[in-house]
Amino acid sequence: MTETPKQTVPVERLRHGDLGDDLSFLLARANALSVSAANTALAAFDLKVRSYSVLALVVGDERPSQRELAEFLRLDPSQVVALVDDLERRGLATRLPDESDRRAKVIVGTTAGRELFAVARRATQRAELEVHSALSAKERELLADTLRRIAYPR
Amino acid sequence: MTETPKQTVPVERLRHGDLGDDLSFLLARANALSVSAANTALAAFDLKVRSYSVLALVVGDERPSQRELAEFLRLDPSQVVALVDDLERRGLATRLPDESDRRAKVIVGTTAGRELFAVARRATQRAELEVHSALSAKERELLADTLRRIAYPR
DNA sequence: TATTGTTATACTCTATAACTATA
DNA sequence: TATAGTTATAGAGTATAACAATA
Repeated sequence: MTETPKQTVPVERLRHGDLGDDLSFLLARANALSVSAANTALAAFDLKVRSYSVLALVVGDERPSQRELAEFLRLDPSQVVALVDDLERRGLATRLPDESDRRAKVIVGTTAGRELFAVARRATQRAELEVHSALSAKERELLADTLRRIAYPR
Repeated sequence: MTETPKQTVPVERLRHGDLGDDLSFLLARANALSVSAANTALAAFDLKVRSYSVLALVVGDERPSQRELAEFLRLDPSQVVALVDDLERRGLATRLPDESDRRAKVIVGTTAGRELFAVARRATQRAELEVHSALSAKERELLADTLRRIAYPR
């Protein structure tokens, strides 16, 4: 195997049409490429974008509850249970009782969790850079600003 | 019900961190919002983004084969079978034999398919505009150009 | 031998409802 | 009554392997 042909004929043939130029479709396709690159990079750490995202939110000092994780990641609370279960089983995060609300549990990353996140983060950022390699640093910055306005509507 | 609060507390609290500013995450979140808006709009026509995408590619005059559809949409050929089955069952598309390759089948939209696509397209474009309402026409144009470079790498 | 479409199957993801303990 | 977390379950989406017909 010498060079993997990233772009083959059908894509060229079909991309010019109602769909291929649609903003939502471009968003979806760019995201699909980005997600599969990230998942490939994360596989080495037994993580996926989902579990990596939870880990990322949990190793900071925001100390989110499961409900907050669910809302931010647009997941059902029951899905977050499974994700946190997994991280907890692997010693990467812990459930702590919320002092002010005894129903709620605050999720915090362990030292092992922080360490794994650090290396996983470097790997995903490398993969991400690859996916966005067609863009300059300035263009990436601008793209992030634009996407932020869509991702966090008021 | 007067005004649905689109943005609640946890999102504000968590969006400033390693994850919330990550380009890939912003892409994923923007796409999630876009997809769910599109699916809501398409539900009225018994379509989803998947089936709508196939329909869109099939009502033009590119006459793609199933393999081409699979490759362009980044789906497994077996998934395309199910999608085309559904469109065919509903009289929106037909499988025609490819003259030059008797293994392949060319998928073409029927008149009903073209008509449904036309109205569904208006609905999705309305929904899309809603999602991207924070952006000006010029910004949307620029965003499309940028995403195209990620979505169709060379 | 390789490829197109197909079938079957298993696995993951997602959505929903119901339950408990707290508020 | 409502909310946080949990459990169970069913449905949708995804990935894989194997097959027939054709190249």
